[in-house]
Amino acid sequence: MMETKAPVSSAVHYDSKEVELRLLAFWDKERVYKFDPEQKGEIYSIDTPPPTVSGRMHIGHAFSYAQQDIIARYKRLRGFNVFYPWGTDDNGLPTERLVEKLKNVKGSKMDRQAFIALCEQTRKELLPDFIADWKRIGVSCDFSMSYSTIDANCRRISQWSLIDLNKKGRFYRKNAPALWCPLCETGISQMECQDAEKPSTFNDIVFKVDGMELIIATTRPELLPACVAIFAHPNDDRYKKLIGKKAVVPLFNHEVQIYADGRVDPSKGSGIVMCCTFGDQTDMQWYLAFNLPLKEAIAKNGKLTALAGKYQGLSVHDARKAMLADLKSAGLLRHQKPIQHPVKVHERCQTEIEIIQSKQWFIKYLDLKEKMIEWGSELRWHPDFMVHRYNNWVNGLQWDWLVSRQRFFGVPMPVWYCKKCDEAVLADEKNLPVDPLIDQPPIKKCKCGSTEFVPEKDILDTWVTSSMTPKLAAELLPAKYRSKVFPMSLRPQAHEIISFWLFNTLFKSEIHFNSVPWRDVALSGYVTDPQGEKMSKSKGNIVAPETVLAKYSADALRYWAGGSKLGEDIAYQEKELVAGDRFVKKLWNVAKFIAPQIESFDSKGKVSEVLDFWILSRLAQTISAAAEAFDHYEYSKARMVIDQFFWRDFCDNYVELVKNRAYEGSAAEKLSCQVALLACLSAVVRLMAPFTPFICEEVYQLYLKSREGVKSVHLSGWPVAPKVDESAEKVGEVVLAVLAAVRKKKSEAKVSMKVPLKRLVIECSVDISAALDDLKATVNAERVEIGKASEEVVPGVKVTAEF
RNA sequence: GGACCCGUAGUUUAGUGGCUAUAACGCAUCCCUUACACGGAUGAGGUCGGCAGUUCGAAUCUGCCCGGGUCCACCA
Repeated sequence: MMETKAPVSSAVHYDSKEVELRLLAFWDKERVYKFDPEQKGEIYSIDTPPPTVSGRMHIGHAFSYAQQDIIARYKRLRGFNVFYPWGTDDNGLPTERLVEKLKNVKGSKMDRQAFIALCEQTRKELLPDFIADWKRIGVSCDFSMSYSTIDANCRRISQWSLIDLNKKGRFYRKNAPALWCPLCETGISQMECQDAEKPSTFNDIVFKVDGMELIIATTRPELLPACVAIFAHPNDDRYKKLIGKKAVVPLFNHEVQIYADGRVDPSKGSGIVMCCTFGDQTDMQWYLAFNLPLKEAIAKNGKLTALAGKYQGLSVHDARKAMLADLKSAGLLRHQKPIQHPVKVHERCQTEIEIIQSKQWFIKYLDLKEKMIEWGSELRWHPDFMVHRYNNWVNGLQWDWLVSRQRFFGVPMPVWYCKKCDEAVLADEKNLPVDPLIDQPPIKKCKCGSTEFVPEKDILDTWVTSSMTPKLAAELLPAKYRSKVFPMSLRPQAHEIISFWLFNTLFKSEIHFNSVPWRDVALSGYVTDPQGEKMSKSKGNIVAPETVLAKYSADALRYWAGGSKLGEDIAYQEKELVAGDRFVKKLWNVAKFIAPQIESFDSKGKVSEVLDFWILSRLAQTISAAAEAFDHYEYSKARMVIDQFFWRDFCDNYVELVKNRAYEGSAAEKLSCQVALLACLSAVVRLMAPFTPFICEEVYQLYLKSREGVKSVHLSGWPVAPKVDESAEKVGEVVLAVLAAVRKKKSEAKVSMKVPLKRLVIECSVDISAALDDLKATVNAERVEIGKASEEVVPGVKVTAEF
């Protein structure tokens, strides 16, 4: 660290910018957060969420990473050997989309290798700036231990995961209907779907049955060419007589059978429905249950196929318009009713999803629902009700996990196919990672005798890699230490990705390692704007962390983040940042008062005065209450009790009460409060270090380091609680009540607090004589006596104060 | 439609059966007291969403209702 300035000559005002940047450099240089597996202390390992390299850190990141860092710093102070590695998520669709945007290219129109190279290059360009944002808010990861989800080791582990799943009979390839994003042109999984409320229209369209009109309502007329059947409810009297007959599809004139099935809702639309391959999941169920033919009207790029005849090549949207126009002019469109309905969209691009048949790789897990619920119950959830979200998701699972992606930049599928019989050949474990486009398959000859293989071009869903983060983190260490950090102690993450990241990681860990991946899960909420609206670019209510940091300190930002409970969303409120900065200044100022008091005194000195015993007793309670809260991940509660002690007991009252003694007292009287002042300051900087690491470090460096000899407050250990002294506490309570009463008198008289009192009489059952000197000086009374008094200020305490 | 969370001063919030319901911001009045005016002291402000019940006693427990939110499902 740069030479610290002498305490006395330090700036009157605290310059957070200067201090924070200086301390960041100091922590870096001194490797304060370096993880050493050989160091003593029980390991506490954190499965850090690897953020996606996409532009910059947003306020939600700042919020949740600050929260997890508060936990990490607390554990470090408690003497745990904290394994807190860093990672970035930079493979697959998010990175591709970012690169396409930044470099103005289209992955599908470029040479594959060139596009991958461009992605790699862009990632490297962005990374240093990207990480700097996290460092700036004081994230105490060991950044020398980081993975990138596209690096060779991560590719190896992802591919190994599939090979292991394959061994366990959970990896399969199937030509089946699957969720498909026509914009990204890839199959996707259920977890990547989102619901979007979109306007649509119920169109009453005329089919013909035996020459008679049959009106069917549909929102998707463009699927008419893919219509393969018609369904009505078996008990629906309106349509009973039609069951078993054939209907003619308008515009396309092919015949389809009319069936009865209980899945039809008679009250919806016309109560009779056309089944197309595929309009929705019910269509898919009917397709399977009734063995219906497959008619593909929509191609993988979202355009209509040759099956659509003259509509071929139109987009879904355009085809819908064109067909409706044609139906109308043919008199086959009877009625249109506008509706709002939810549509599945791809969460990355908001494109409406289609169900399209294709050959894809899946991970089989639908058979494991019961097990999954059991695994979920083995975790300690914070807050505990979040387990419901998990259970709800598991119970609602309907698809196996589709993991192949028809994209370019990501972890390659470690698979080749026999050119002749299409048998899949998986890579050999010992050759990983592989790229089938470059590397050769592990066998020379297929079972069928063919020696020619074609590489799989698809890549893996990013979640295949992300779901391995505990393993990715552990493998940053030499092999002999890996079992020490797994299962990990904590997974901190946002609650909205329980169904993605948490679920997948838990599943994989149980299947691969037969173990939970972590013991504790801490779910953070997200940041809303001051009105409680979710922040989003489209609403224009985004608050950028750099804007906040331009105005407030990183300590203030963390103080704000530390004020919310786990799992609770928080509104961005400037006043919380103001409060954070106020705390920083207060600590700075009180430290400046204490500094000369503790500059030199016998460190073996003892406390002898009752009020000093009182504050130490309060400190002791604060330390244990804070620890209790922290141990349950209730850091906001910890912050509250520390704040209350520091502000009310210590600054507003104790310091005022002992000031006179500190300046004017006898050597023994001075020594007593010096010992207490030092103990309090030394404890407060440790207690608050998880929240406001910068100011606490600065105060520690300036005033405490030379006494204590540890290089950083963050390595200095949790404060040791002094003895609780109940009789001193009783005295303290009375003294505080009297002090408040006198202050009130003076306020009512509208005079300065230093205006002298002629006489102060106190009546109470507690013997407070030992505190009278301090009290007398603080209220500036000429005489203080114990005796009959007139005014009850709190139960059992009466006071008479005369000017 | 299913599940879950939340509703306490103007705002944010503490408080899971018991003293007169917390605190911060804001507001009002006063005070330049040698750590801090980037501060301090004092004060005003709440029928704890509503109704009913359990209980000696309910912000707290139960039921119903109202309001806000999230996740999941619904996509004809």
